[in-house]
Amino acid sequence: MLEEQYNPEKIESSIQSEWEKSNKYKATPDDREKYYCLSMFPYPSGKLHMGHVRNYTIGDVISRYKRMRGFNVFQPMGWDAFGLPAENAAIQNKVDPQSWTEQNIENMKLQLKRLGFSYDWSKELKTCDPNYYKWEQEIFSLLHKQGLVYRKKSLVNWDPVDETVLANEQVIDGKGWRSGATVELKEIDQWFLKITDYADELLTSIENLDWPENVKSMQKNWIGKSFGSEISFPLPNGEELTAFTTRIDTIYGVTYLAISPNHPISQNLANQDPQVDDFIKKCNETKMAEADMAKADKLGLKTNLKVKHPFTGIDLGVWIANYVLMDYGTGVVMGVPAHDERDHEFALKYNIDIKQVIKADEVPSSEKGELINSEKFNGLTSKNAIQDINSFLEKEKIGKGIENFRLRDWGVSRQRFWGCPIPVVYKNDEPIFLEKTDLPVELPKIKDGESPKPLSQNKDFFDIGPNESREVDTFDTFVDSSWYYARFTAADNNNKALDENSAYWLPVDLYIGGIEHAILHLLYSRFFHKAMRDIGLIEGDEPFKKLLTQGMVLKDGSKMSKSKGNTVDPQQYIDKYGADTIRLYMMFTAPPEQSLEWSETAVEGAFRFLKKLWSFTHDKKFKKVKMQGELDNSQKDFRRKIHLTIKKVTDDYENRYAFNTVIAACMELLNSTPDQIKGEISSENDQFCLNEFIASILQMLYPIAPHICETLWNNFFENSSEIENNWPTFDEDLMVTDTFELVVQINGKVRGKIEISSNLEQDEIESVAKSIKNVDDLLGDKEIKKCIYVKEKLINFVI
RNA sequence: GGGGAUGUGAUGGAACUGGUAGACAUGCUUGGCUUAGAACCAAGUGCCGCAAGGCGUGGGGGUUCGACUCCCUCCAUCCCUACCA
Repeated sequence: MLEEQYNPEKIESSIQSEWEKSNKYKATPDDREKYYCLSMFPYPSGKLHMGHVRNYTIGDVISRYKRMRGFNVFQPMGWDAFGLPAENAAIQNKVDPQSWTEQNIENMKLQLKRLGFSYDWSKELKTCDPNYYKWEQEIFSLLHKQGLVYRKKSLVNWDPVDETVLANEQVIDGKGWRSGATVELKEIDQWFLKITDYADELLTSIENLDWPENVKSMQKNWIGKSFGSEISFPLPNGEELTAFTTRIDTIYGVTYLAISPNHPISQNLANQDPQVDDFIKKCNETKMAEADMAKADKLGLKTNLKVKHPFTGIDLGVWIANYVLMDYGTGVVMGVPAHDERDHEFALKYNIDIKQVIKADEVPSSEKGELINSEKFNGLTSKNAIQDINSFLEKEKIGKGIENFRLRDWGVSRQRFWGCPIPVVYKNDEPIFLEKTDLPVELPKIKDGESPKPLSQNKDFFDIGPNESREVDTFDTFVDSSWYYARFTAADNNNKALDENSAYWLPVDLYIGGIEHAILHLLYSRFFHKAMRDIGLIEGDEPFKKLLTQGMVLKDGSKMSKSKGNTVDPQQYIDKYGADTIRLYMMFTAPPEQSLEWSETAVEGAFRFLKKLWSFTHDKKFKKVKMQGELDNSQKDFRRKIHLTIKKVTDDYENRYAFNTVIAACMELLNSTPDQIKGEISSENDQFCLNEFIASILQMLYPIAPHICETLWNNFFENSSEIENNWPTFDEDLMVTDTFELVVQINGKVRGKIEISSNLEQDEIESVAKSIKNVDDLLGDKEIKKCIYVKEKLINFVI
């Protein structure tokens, strides 16, 4: 017999040690259908935060549910262990980033275990482990062989005082966060992956994914395929400037040309003219984040260059303008102030002509329409004009219609000391990609108490002989997280990156993580999967079959973050209420995809429900009985409720991931237990209902609150069966009723309700409805114009 | 600036395919139990109104017998924006 008091700490630790002893969640391939359920692995910051608890509870609930449905479930966990916070800790506290990270992992792993997540820990991985990153380095070399790696100059945020490269988040109001120096954009050599080679495939294969529509749209828009034109504007010296535009129909409205401050021509001009140089420096004080660039005041400098309009021959001024991005199109924009808002703002500020060439009520207007002031193209619609002008450009050899992508190649070089070394050495400055036998390139160890040095200043690391040196940059941590889902399937294999188990488990059947990863991480992983496929490492086209994006955990309406000082540490609640209460609270408070507003008092409510469940169930025992004759009415109603609940809950788990309504339905079911099964059971039919009720409610709640359900189950059935072995079934026949409640409306307003027999004809129903006193009064002798009957629901009289 | 979401009682949310708005919970009020409190149990609780009834899903407009749900428009908040993860 169980204790009368619900004692979560005691039952949770005893159940957890049983799971651990029997290696219960270690997954191996067998002949059941496989289900690979993956939650996004955490950065080991030291403590779990609410977002983690939510994410991992969702993953565990689905994993446990799928096991009950007979699937062979693989649910691994690991650590996204490289990154900035470890570097910061190392600099601030002179601790070795590795031991700092290991300690954090240790602590967070305990927290995960305390929450009762059913992970297969035999496949745990850490991205900072050479046994993980040597394979990443090998894949990089293979990608190079495949022609997907190249080197080019690219901009970084440069702190001139600290002489370091800063991440966007380390630039605050244009200043370095530590030094306070004004940050500059600086061009340095970096490694790139040709993700744009896959732009079309990444775009088209989105369609086949069972992903939320909003994420699909975000990815499509990010890839940003557009059809446009390239057009050349001749310079007097015989060279030309090529602009990219999606609105070649506005060509006659061009009144200036704008080039990016980082365009080679701007750089050339800067070398000759200190004024241009100053201007470019000023433009480069804006940090490189797109949001900041877009919000920056428009700045322009008129150069002494002139180009000829290729159609009209008119001279156009060439401006260097900070709103032109070097990375999009050609880095040159044809300025059409009448039909582009940004160009309009710029033209007003610098007093440039505005020439309208599309019919519109006012200017600026970016609407398409009929062409005017455009010589022989007058009268055409934008759509036809774009076609005609593109053919004209091609005929005259001054341009062409082209496809363009917003997506840019992926710069993977980072100037960090806590990341995966890029496996390249330079002989006389020529890069050589290291082969498997030379891998891994290990990070140099840093001793506690030492200030860490950037790799570029660590001679022991980079100096490997006369005229030979190692690459000193490390990979973007997004590289680490782009293929970990695959490595999990072979994480304990020291001889191969992936093995025969990989083919069994992949792809991931369900991937669960924060909506904030909707674009970058998910797009990079999709790219990696396709690239790994093409070098023969992996099969299939996509890594994640289905995606569940959870909303943020908010406090006071905004994301919990250290900088806002509004974080709530889950640990204190786990200590106070136990894992099951926290899991139940997280699942009850909001559906997974919505943001969740943290509320302490609601945790109490979750705890209260589990106490109620405990006190109802803890002293009851299973007895094998057969139903004797007919059930009485309250038994019948209760049984109907049980089966309706099973049906609803099954649908909520299976199709909707609506765990909040699963819990609500179970609460309702528990609240509806008739008195006769609450205390001592006196009849076989009551025992029959009790058996059915306890078995189903424990199984329905087991994925969410496994410790309490398993404990109560084992006690009720005296260990004669396992809770995880099956899922309750429902019988549709039991749900049928012979009456229903008819809602009676007049002009769409509810005026009455009446319980009536299910087998009445419509005219009988009408007259019953009219006979309700209130309805009869309101209808009076008015003419009924229309009568709408919705089967077994409502009737609406229109008067 | 661009892209993607969200908006329902005092609060978190429910209403799944256009058909009873507010399930379930939190909070609050009252009562019971208790020396008292906690816990627990019972009843009530969208707003206005004595009532009949009216109003009500961010604001405004539309479609429909009927709109939280569909359309247009405006507002507010959140996420992403390529070096935070």
